[in-house]
Amino acid sequence: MINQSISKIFYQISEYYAMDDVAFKPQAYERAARVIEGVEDDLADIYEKGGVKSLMAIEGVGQGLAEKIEEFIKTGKIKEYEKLKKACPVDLEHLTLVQGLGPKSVKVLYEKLRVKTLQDLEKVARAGKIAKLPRFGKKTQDNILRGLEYVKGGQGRVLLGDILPLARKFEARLAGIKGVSAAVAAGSIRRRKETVGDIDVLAITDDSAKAMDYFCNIPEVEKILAKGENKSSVRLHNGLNADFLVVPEESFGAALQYFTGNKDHNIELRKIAESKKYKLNEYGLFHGKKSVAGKTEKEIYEKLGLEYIEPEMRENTGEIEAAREGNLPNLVKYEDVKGDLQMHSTWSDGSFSILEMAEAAKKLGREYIAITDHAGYLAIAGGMKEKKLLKYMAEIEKADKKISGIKILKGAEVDINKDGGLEIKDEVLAKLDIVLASIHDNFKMDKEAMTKRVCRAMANPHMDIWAHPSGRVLGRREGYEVDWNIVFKQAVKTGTAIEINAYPERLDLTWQNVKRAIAMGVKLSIGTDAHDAGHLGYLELGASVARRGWCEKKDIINCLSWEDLLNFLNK
DNA sequence: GCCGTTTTCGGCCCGACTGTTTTCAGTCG
Repeated sequence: MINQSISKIFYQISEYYAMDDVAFKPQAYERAARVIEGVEDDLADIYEKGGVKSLMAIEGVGQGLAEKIEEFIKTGKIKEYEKLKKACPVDLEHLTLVQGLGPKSVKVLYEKLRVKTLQDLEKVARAGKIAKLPRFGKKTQDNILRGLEYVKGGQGRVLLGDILPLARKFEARLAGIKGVSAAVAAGSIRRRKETVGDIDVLAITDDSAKAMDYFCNIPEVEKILAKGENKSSVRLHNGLNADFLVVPEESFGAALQYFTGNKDHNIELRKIAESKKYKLNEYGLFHGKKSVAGKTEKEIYEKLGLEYIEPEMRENTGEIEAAREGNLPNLVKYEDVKGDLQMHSTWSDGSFSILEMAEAAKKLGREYIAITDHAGYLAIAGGMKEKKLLKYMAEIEKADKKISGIKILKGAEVDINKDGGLEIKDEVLAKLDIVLASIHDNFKMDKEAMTKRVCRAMANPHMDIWAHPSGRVLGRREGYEVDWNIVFKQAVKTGTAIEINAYPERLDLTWQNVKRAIAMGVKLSIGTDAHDAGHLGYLELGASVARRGWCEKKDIINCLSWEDLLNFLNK
C-alpha cells in the first residue's frame, strides 16, 4: 500500500510551499494528502486499472497530482519533492512536529537564528534567544521547549493502529510457510499498548533455517541486523526493528509469556516462581532440570497459583494480586462491542455519506451506529449550526429507514465553549438521539478552570457522552489538565458516559484513566471517530483500551442491546 | 494545484485562539 507514503510526501510538499509563502498550493497538496490517507484501495491498483484518469477521480487530485502519483508508482519518488527538500535549508519535516511551530515560524527562526534542526531549536530556546525575536516571546519559547520534549519522547515508537495490520500480515505469511505450525506477534503489540517500539514474532517450526530465510527476505526488510538459527533481527523500511524467534513446541507458551511482557509483570512472575522453588524463563517453568510447564501460558499461570491473565492486563498494576485471589475482572470481549458511537459523514468533515457509513458498519457486523457530525463553531471541520442540523437529522432518519439490519442514531459532536456551555441551543439538542460534546479549543486553561468547564457541560441534561476527553494526540501533544476525580464524580452524578475514542492517535480516555473511571462507576462509550469508512475497523482498538483498563461488559454502553442503549440515552 | 463554471479563468471551508501586539500573523482544527 503506497497511499501513506504518497500522502506523507504531499503533506511535506504542502509545508515547503507554505514556508515559501506560495499561495494556494499548500492547501491543494494538503487536501489531497488528507483524502489519499483515507482512500481504501491502493493507489497503485487504482492506477493499474485506469491510469492517470482514474487517479483524477479522487477528490482533490487533478492532472498535476495524478501525474505525481504516477511518477511515484513508476520510479518510487517524486522529483518535485526531492527538489524542494534539497532547496530547503532546514529540517522542516521534524521542526514542524513541534506543537505550535509551523512553516512560517520555522522560516523566521532560520533567518534570524539559523535554526536548521531540532537540536538547533533546543539550543536557541534554552539560550533564551527566541524570546527576544519580534513577534515571539517568553511564552512562545517555553511552549517550544515543552513541544520539543514531547517530540523527543515520542520518537521511535509507532501507533498500534498503524502497526497491528502489519503484524497480522507477518503472522499470516509465516503461518503459511510449510513446517510452521504457529506464528504470533508478541510484545507490546499483543498487550495492545497504544504505541509500539518494535515487532516480536514468535513461531513454532520444524525447519527453522527455512523460516529464518523467509523472514529476513520479506519485502518490508531494509537491513538484516542479525541472523541466527533461532533468532533473527531486522530493520524494517518503516524504521522499526523486528525480531523473529523460533522455539520448540513444548516451550511456546513460556516464550509467548516471556516475550509478551511487560517487563515488570515478568519480574513478578519470576519472583513467585522462585518462592515456589521453580525457575521461570522463556523455555518453561522448571523444577530443578525438570520442566513442569511451558507449552501454554495458561499452565504456567496455573502452576504459579494464578488465574490466567489476559495479555492486555499484563502491566503489573495489580493484575497479579487479583489473579492470585481469583478477583480478575471478567474482561469485555472484542465481540461484545455491538455498535460504534462516534463517526462523521460528509455533513461535516467526513468523506462518506451517512448511508455509506452505515452500510460499511453493517458489513463489519455492527448492530447500531451513531452519526455524530460536528456542530458548533468548529467551522473548518464543517461544524453545523441549528438550521443545518435539522436538515441533517432528517437525512439520518431517511438513511435509517432505507437500511435494514443496522440502526442509526441521530447524533452530533458539539463543541464545549470556554465556559462549559454547549454551542447548540437546548431545543435542538433535545431533538438528537445522542449528543457527544468535546473540547476543541482553549487547551491550555488551568486545571481548575478546565475541570469546571467540563463539569458544567456535563450538567447539561442533553449531553450524553464526553468525547475524546483528554484531548491528547499521541506523538504530538499531551492532553489538557483536568481533575479526573472531580469529572468522574460528575459523570456518575449526571449519568454522562465518557468516551474511549478509538482513533489510533487518540486512544483517549487512556487505559489508566479507564481503570480509575470504572472503579468509580463511570459508564464508558467507544467511538471510532471514523471520518472514512476505512476507519470503522478501529473499534477493536477502542475495545483493547477498555480491556487494558479492566472493563467488563457492564461498563461499556456499546455492549448494551439496542433497546437498553435507548433507555440509557433517554435517562 | 484544484475545481466549477458565469467552463479554460478566478476563486480557493473559516472561526477562534495564542501570544504577540495594541491590530494581527501564525497555528490549529
